[in-house]
Order: sequence, then structure tokens, then C-alpha cells
Amino acid sequence: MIVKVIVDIASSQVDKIFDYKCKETGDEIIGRRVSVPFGNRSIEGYAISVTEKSSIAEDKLKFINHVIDDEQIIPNDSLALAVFMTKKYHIGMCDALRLMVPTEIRSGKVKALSFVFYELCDDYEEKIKDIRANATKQLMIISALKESGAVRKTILATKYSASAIKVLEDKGIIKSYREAFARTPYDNQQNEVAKDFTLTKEQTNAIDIISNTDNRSFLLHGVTGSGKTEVFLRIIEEEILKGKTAILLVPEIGLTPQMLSSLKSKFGKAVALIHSGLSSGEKFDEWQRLLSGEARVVVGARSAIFAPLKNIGVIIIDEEHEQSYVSENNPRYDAREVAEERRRLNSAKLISASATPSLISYKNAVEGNTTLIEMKERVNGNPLPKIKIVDMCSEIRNGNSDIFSTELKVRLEETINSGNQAMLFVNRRGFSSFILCKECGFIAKCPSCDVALVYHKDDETLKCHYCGNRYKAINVCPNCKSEYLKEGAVGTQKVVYELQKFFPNVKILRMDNDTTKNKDGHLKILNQFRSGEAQILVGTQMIAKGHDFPSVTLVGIIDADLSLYQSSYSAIEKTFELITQVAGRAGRAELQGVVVLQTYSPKHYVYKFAENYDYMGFYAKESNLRKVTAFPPFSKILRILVTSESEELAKSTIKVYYDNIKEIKQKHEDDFIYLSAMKSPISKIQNKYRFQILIRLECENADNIIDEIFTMLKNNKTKALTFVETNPQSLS
DNA sequence: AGCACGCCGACT
DNA sequence: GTCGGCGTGCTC
Repeated sequence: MIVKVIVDIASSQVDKIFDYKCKETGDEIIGRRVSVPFGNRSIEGYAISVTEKSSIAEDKLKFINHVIDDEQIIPNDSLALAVFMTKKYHIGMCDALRLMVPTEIRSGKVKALSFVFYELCDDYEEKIKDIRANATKQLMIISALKESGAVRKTILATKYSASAIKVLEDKGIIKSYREAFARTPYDNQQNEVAKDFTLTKEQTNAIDIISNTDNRSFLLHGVTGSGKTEVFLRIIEEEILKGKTAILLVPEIGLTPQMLSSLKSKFGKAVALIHSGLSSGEKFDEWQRLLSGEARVVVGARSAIFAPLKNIGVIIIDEEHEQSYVSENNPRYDAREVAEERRRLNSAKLISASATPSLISYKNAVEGNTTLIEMKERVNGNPLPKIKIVDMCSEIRNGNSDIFSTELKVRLEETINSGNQAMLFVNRRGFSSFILCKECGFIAKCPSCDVALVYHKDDETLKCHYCGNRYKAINVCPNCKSEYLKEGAVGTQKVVYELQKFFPNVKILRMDNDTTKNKDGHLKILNQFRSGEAQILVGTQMIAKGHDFPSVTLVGIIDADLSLYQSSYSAIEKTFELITQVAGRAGRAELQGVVVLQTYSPKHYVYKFAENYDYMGFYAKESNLRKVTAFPPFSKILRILVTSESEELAKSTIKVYYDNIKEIKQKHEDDFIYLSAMKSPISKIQNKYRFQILIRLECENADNIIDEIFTMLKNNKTKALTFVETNPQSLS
């Protein structure tokens, strides 16, 4: 038999199928790892298929050393998924397969956890007579074991001497055995008790539609608090009862513990959790539980889409619009697209849910490619919080140059006095975005990256948010020695600093990348806030997601324009999402909430629509704009990024690509809306120069042209690293 | 990715 | 004469 093997080397040069001979195997080798001779060494590879004959000369073929796994670890649908990904994302087969076998499994360093126990032998009664009365320790061990059954070796060894244990073991009175234990994340967490809800009409309707339609994708558009989670749970339950499995994707961080608790209360041990925050041991065990079939529901961040489940009945993507479903580092992939393919391969259902669906998903639904389900009412019947738009320009005209408007200050005071809590949202960490010399215009920049350094007041440093390097903060301009330095736009630290001036006695918490570095950092801060230790929580994006805080009645958005004026075609969409999501934090319980949104461009249409929670209106307007300007979803953007420590190499590589693409363009002149090669806006990160090509294509033929471009890239041998991305969210 | 093969400079 | 520099090319 000939076995087709992908070698476990992530390099484009060996990104192809190698044929090996294997005497005694059939299909069962597929999806297992094998050890194979490669050159003059032995390496690991993945068996992906078998054939009778090879096109390689017989004398070149070698035999497989041995099969590593004693069962299939990559399900068949995942193998097909990997092939799909190589085409879609211009990545190697090895890169794709590695996503499906976690490092913990591949490294072989993590082992199943097991403990040694001691228990009495069945026939201990007879042998016990031989023990002398003065062997008190031995007798104590026996009575201890008699009382509590099996005892762990480590525990027994702390109480009794090793010699006494050994003697008993040698005499055949006690015996040891090993038992495996799964390391279960958040096992000590109290799970919510499953309640029997009366479903709302909308929930019942959603469940009906979904359960009565097989092999289909759905978009569940429901306002915050419309009870989407309950719909998920019922559908998962249905599929489980049919003997199928389920995947539930949630955005990175925050949401997992909450969702996990709901799932566990319903499905108990059948639920596994997969995300980057787990320890290696936990990851290993959760993955094994999924593979063995013990766990049949997986909840996790984007990588959970690769869980080793068979016979998938439903895949759910919660907060479907979230950017965290797109992996930023290589291999770059969009878990939502992968989910759709895995759904197709399993003839399963896919439910994408959001209060603010991404334009592309909503368009798909409107056009009938997926089934749109609307949920417009909140379960508790409460109104959504009122959004108040504050014009910061008129604040300045009225003599208030603070970062807080009068309205926000007054409301903060009211909120605190009434014993409630407030959240302030600033989408930038640090103190100020840059330091500028008013005399000579000097801006402190990172020597390794082409970006301004961010001033951090708490440790008096200038930090680079791209490479993480830190420098001492400056008081004088290093260039002209001027003392007149100006600070850039406000970050979370400055908000806390200014806030403390107005409310010296109020406890304020800050939550951003800097305060949540250590494990469970998020949870710690969120729990502190929930318990009422602080009255105000200041934070970035990450406070917008996740938990409900019943006593938060005020949410402030310090500078809503920040995300609006980013040079991305989706900046306005992101702003709408952000406002809706942040607003959802106010008044989740009985208390009516208020959102104060500060902006310098109050007339912008995004604020009008956001103010009224008018997703449909916003969708119509924004989608029309994209159509007119030919931006996604009405076109496809392809970005090719080349990075190298040598500026010359990066530049010349881009030139070669560009010339080749120009040739492709000549063949499909009508399909190209835009083509240009340039320095990346951030032209250097970590001493690597960055050049890029941006292409915008008409939708109809885009996939074919992208295929052609990928083939060209693949055939080009260059030492510079090449990344490809479609519809990039950021061009930096 | 590794490792061998291969063709040019300063050393016992 | 040869040890070793890393450029190029191959691995079923």
C-alpha cells in the first residue's frame, strides 16, 4: 500500500505530498501521525490518504518507520477542511494540519495525569495475622485503608513511612494501582442551576425554524438580552439527543466561563473547553476527551473550530461580528469561514448570532444564502439604555476643555451618589498616544518600528505597542531641549488620572492589556468590579464584552470617533458595533441605563443610527455606501504583505510580485478595481521592513483571480516572508 | 526545516 | 596542500 504523507515541517519547500510504502495497512492509517525516513533522518508526518500505486519511481520509495497514534486523531472532515484552508488562505498543508493537532499532543511532552493509589488486597484478612503486634505503623496503615478504601500514594506517604508501606506491599497485604484523572478547567466553578424558562415567542420561533431545517446556515439577529443563549442550548440538546456533537464558538476571553457554566449545567461532563488560556495539561485532557467521544460539546475561542469531533450536528458562532474570529498571526484564517466549510462537510447546521451582524453575514442572509431569524424583543421586556450624544466641540466652545463633558461629569456624580456603578470606555491603552515637542515637532518613535511611542504614566515609560520595547519617559525634548512637550490623544491611564481629580474618594479600576497580563487577570478585575469594590471601571474594548453588571447604570464613551476615523473600509461598521455593544453593558437588570457618547462629529450618520439602535437603517445606508464605492462585501480586497530585515529584499520581492500581478491584471482587466504596491503604513515592525500590495477585485471572478495570484506566489522562491489576507481589517 | 554537496580564502 | 565559509538544492 502507498501512504500519502505530509511531513511535519512548516516550510513551503516541503509543502507537498510524499509517498511511502507500508506493508500492512489500509484506510485505518488515515488521519494518524507516522514516523518516516526523510533524507537521512526520521521525522513525523501526517498520513492523509492511501493508494495502490505511486507515480514516484519504485526505487525512490521508502517504508514508513512506524505509526505513532493508535487511533485516528484527525477526523476525515478535518482532513478535507485542511485542504480547503490551504487553498483559501495560501498556507501549507502542514500549517493547516497543525491547527488540528494541538502542540500539547504533538510535542509528546504533556502526558495524561494519573495518580498511584494504595488499597487492601482481597485476601488481606488471612495475611494480617502474621503481622506482629508491635508493628504499629503497619497496623495503622491497614486500618486507615480499611476505613477510607483507596488512598493516594502521596497522601499515604506523608503520614506513614515508606518502609512500612513497602513491607505491607511485599507481604501482599496492600497493592498499588494507577488511575488517570482528567484536568478539567474551571472545575471548581459553581455552575448555574438549569432553570426551566418559559421561552418567549421569538425564542420558540427561532428554535422551530432551526430544528426543522437541516444542512443549513442561519443568522440569528437578536438584540442584547433577547435570549439567544437559551436558543443555543436547546438546539445543542436536540443534536446531542440525535447522537451528534456540537461546537460553540465565543470570542476570545471573557465570555467562556459564563457560557461554559450554562452548558455544564445542562450537559455536565459532555462539555469540553478549548482556549489559549488553559494550562497545557488542561488542553491535553480536554482534547483527549473530545477525541474519545466522552465530551460531545466543545465551547471555545476560534481554534475550537478544529476540535476532533465526529458527526457534528451544529456549529454556533456567538457574537459573529467579532474580529477575534480572524487569527492575526500565521496561519491566518477566519474561523467563521472555516466553520461554514466544516458545516458543509458534516451537512450540519451553522448558527451565527449577533446583535450587530457583520455586513457580509447580513448581506448573505438578505440574499437568501442563509436563513435570517430576527429577535427584536428583550426577554425581560426592559427598554434598551438611552444613548445621549454629546458634542465635544460645543463643550470646548462653552469653555470646557476637559476630556469629560459636563453631562458625563454630572451623570457620573449622580450615579455614584445613588450607589450605582459606571463604566467608561476608551479604546486606547496607556496615558497618551504620543509625545510631541511643541518647539521643533519632534515625536518620540520606536527605533525598531515605524510608530510613535505611547506614554505610560504608571511606570514613567514610553512603550512601543508593536514590539513591546520600553524606554524612559522624557521631560525635555531630546532634539531641541525644549520643555514644552504636548501629549497626544487620551488613553485609559489618563482617563483614570483625570477622573481621580474630579472624584478623589471614588475607587476606580482600570482594565486593559496592561492590567490583565497575568492569568485570570480579566476575571480578577471583573469580579472586583462586580462585588462593588469600585464604583467606576475604565477600560478598552475588553470591558465591552462579556459579563453583566447589574448595578451599572451609566456607560461613558470617551471618544467615539477614535474607531471611526481609522483608515479601514469597515471603520464605520466597527464603530456601530462598538457603540451597540458598549451600550449593552448599561442597565441589564431592572435599572434603566444611560449611555453618554462623546464625539467631535455628532452629525455623522453612524451616531444617528446607533442612537436609535437602528441596525436595519444602518445596514441599508452602509451597505449602499460600500456598493457605490465598491468595497467589501461588494468587492474583495487582497493584501499581500512581505516582510524582511533587509529593506532591499522586501522591496525587490514586492516588485516581482507586482509585475506578475500586472500580467494577471492584463488578462482580467475588468475585474481589477484597484492594484497598487507600496510601503506598508507602518513601514517597519521589530526591525522588519514591510511592503504590501493591495488589490481590489469585483466579486464574480475574484476567487479565480486570487487562485491565480496564489499559484504565482507559490511558484516564486523568495527568502522574504509573505503573508496574504483577504478583506483585511487593518492595513498596518 | 535540516543536511549534504560544492566551490573559493587563510591555515597546520 | 586542506579546513571550513555558507550558497544551492533535495528530501517519497
